[in-house]
Amino acid sequence: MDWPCVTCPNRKFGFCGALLHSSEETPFQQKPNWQHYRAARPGEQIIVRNQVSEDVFVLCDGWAFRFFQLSNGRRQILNFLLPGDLFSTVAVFEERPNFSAQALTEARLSGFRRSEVQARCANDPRMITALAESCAAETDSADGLMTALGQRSAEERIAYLFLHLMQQIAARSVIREQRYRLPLRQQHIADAVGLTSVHVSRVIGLFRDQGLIEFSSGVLQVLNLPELKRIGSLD
Amino acid sequence: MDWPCVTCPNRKFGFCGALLHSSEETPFQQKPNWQHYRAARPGEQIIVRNQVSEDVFVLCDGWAFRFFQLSNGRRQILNFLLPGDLFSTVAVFEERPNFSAQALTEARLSGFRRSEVQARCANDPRMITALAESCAAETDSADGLMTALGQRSAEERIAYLFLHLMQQIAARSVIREQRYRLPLRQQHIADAVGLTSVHVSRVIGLFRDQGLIEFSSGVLQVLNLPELKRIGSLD
DNA sequence: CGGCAGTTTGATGTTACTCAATTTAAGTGG
DNA sequence: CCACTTAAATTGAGTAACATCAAACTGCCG
Repeated sequence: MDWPCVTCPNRKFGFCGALLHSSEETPFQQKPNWQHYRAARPGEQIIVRNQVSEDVFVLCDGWAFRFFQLSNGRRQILNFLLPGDLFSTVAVFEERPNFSAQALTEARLSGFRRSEVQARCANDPRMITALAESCAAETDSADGLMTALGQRSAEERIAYLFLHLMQQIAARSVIREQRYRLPLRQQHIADAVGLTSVHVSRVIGLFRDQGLIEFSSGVLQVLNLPELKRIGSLD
Repeated sequence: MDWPCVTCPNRKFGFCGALLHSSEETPFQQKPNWQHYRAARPGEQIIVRNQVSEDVFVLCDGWAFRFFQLSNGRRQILNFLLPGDLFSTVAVFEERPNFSAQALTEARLSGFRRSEVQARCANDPRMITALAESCAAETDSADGLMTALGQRSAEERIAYLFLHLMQQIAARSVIREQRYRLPLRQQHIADAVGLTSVHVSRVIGLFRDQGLIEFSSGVLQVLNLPELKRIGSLD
């Protein structure tokens, strides 16, 4: 396995950048001993609810998601993680998470010893800034999904999810011709917006018939963005 | 209007305590000039989405809630606030909130100048700890409500909300005979769990018929806690 | 070519919404 | 203390949205 660089490949992004810059004593070419890498296969469990972990994870490459598993087999996907994302801000302060997380695609993670991260928070104001940003983004995202789940129809929720993911992707890379790589099965969409995968299929089919979007084999092609926004925006 | 004490009456609770202890130079008997009080009537808007504010608010007395207003008149209640609660951790770092908040009952607030709060974060590790706790509690609460909204039936969601509020109340005061003051209209419950108030009324009526709970004029009396938990717990 | 996971489609069932009327509770002024 | 007013809660009937069950179809990989 080859890593693109010794430290976190996404150090340009918020949290990872602050964390690594906070250790001035460690040159970028050396990986400090309180950091380690880990790869994960699609579907592999990364965080298990209630299971204590010494480490805080940042997603370096691939997609992952946080979720809450119910005993009846159903699960709620709480949010999707893209490269550079922290596996929840709370994980920095709580060793026993109240959620689970798993990889969606082949993924690479950076694990940081929690005690080290906390120590750096106390010393480096940039860490606080980065964590605050992460916290704010998570809260906004959670508030939005909650509103969609509680107040909007199936079509609106699915459109909302697409728009939200498109934003996350666009914040990280240049988009050409309104094509987005979304490595999701319809079941993932269903688990995120609180519908059955059957109904998700129907709604996506409807969108397709209306010339709104095309979604297959992990690529979302937006054909009528204004209309998608009209349906999916929270306002 | 008389305030129970000069500084925040709930300084024993997390955030407020850390904030006020962080200013060693100010004796408790004096109110520092970067803090002010405010009262709010039931239904009064405290935070307006997208409207910049210099202050960070803590609820001192009464109930309030955060919500997201949609243009079609519907709204999602994101969470309820009880005395001692911060009006969202993100408000400490972002001056332009992406949510609104209003008082549910007669309420008293403590407003703190954001710049002062941030400065104290940089200097006092206890502030970070308090904010981290607040952030963690908010995230857990949001994850739970999201799971309830996405994956559970009307009965389960309402039972979940009751249990969750009972926990919040129990964390602040001693409960006798399973009686809880919940100053909510059924419309608030509906807006929180994503149902119509008509359906909330039906479900509560059902619960009443089953001898599960009694809920009227702002008091919840739990008659069969194990059964309520069986229905409403996320597990 | 066969097997498998994921998607699509159809038929039917259930949950929760809508609309509208009625009842209850909580004031308010005489 | 009693009419009157108003907001909230309850009840009923009809409907829409989404779930469930099951079968057929598609694309992919060995």
